Amino acid sequence: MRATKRLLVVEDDRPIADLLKHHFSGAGFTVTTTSNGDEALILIDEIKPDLLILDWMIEGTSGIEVCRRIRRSRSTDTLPIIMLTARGEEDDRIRGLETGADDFVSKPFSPKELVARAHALLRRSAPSLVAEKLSYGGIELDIAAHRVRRDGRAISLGPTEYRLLQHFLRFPERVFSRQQLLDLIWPHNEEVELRTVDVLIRRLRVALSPGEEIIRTVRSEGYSLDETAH
Amino acid sequence: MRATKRLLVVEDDRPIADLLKHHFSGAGFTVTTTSNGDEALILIDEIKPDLLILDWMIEGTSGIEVCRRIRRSRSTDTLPIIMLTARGEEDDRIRGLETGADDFVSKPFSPKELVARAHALLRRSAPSLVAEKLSYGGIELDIAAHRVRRDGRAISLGPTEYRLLQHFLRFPERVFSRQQLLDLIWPHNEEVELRTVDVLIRRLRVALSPGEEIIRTVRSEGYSLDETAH
DNA sequence: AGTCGTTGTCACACAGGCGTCATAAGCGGC
DNA sequence: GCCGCTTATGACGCCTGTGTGACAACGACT
Repeated sequence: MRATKRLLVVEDDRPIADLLKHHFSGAGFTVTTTSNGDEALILIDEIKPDLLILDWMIEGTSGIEVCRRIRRSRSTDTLPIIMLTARGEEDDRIRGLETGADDFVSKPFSPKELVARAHALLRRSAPSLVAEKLSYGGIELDIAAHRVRRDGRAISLGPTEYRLLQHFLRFPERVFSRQQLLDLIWPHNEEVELRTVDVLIRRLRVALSPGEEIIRTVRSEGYSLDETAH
Repeated sequence: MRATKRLLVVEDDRPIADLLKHHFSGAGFTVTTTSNGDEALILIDEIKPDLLILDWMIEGTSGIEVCRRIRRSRSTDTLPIIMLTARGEEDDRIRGLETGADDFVSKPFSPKELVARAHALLRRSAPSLVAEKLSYGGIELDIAAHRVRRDGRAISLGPTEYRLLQHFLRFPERVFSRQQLLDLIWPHNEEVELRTVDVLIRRLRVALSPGEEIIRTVRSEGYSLDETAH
């Protein structure tokens, strides 16, 4: 588990940006800010934030367009997003949520409430940062204790296998390509062979056995965690 | 995969409860309502809802206490919860979110926005319920999970058959020529025989059987997905 | 220095998907 | 019914993608 959560704030109203920075720093976040939509997209790749707070009206690419692009890119389509808007328009809020934002807060807002909403969202989307347990199909992963059980049996995993399993548990039944897994699981995004993923998958499978095969191979696509795998 | 999402509404203001029932039914939810906190806890065990909408002030055990108990019980600690409140108090909202609610909406609220928030929440907590799916004539294709079902039965397809079916599902009842299918389905548009399409169509037919023939042959034109195929 | 566990890579085995063909069956027009 | 053309079917071999075991490099720890 990382000690600190990274937040990217995209907001062109400086006083508000400062206010957010102050409150979220106090809540244990490392905060980066930008006022520009295009810059935001670059920064997301660079600093890989755990959470994004995105104003609706910003310089460059608009907030909603930034949101859409983030959701369209495979490497960022699970990034938690809270949108901010000055307008109280119901249609905007619905459009924002349907575009893929996870929450939508109107200005003026309470900074404390925003922090609380951020926590609530991270509880769901990045349990490893705030919550302590993931489970699926008889597998339990206790993040706080850094321990894995299958049907009550203790399972011993190496660090990489652990990260891989944790990722699968966060998105059960969803198929990930080898490239996606490389990007997501291997932090130092060096030149690691695609096939290396196969080997790690196998090691994870072996570690999780005996028991029903729970990692599904999707030929020419990738792998997924799936109870009905065989 | 269940066809319908189950929602439990805990709300003692009948007009509001009815309003919610109406809008969420329209959005594809099976809605159960109760006005009582204690009854809610029993109902949760019984109907195992996928989502809970919970009023702050209700009869019996209070909303926030219901929320706390839900989070304490192992069987329900991941149940998505949206809280409603008549009071606009910031402290309440923060308390609610910290107690484990996932979202917090003040009355009066927009029913449409609430539905949008429910979807956003389910995207995180139960992706398979709101996953992007293509369906036609009893066939369901879940894109994220890369899985196909026919009348609930799992169907196993090779990559090419999968792409072919996916394409047909995007344009049901529309006829495609062999050449069109070759161009669309075969990524490396090399010299592939037109007749090859026939064979893939057959393989897809076999994979989808038993069941009514659903791929229609249009003599000297091509093929289409059509419920009234025979 | 030595040991252990972990990790990335490789070579090889293997299964399964894929495209092609030959032949049978089907359809429509006469 | 007969003929010509189109489609269905089953078989076959190639080839790509995946599973598997071994191995060497590396770092942590003793």
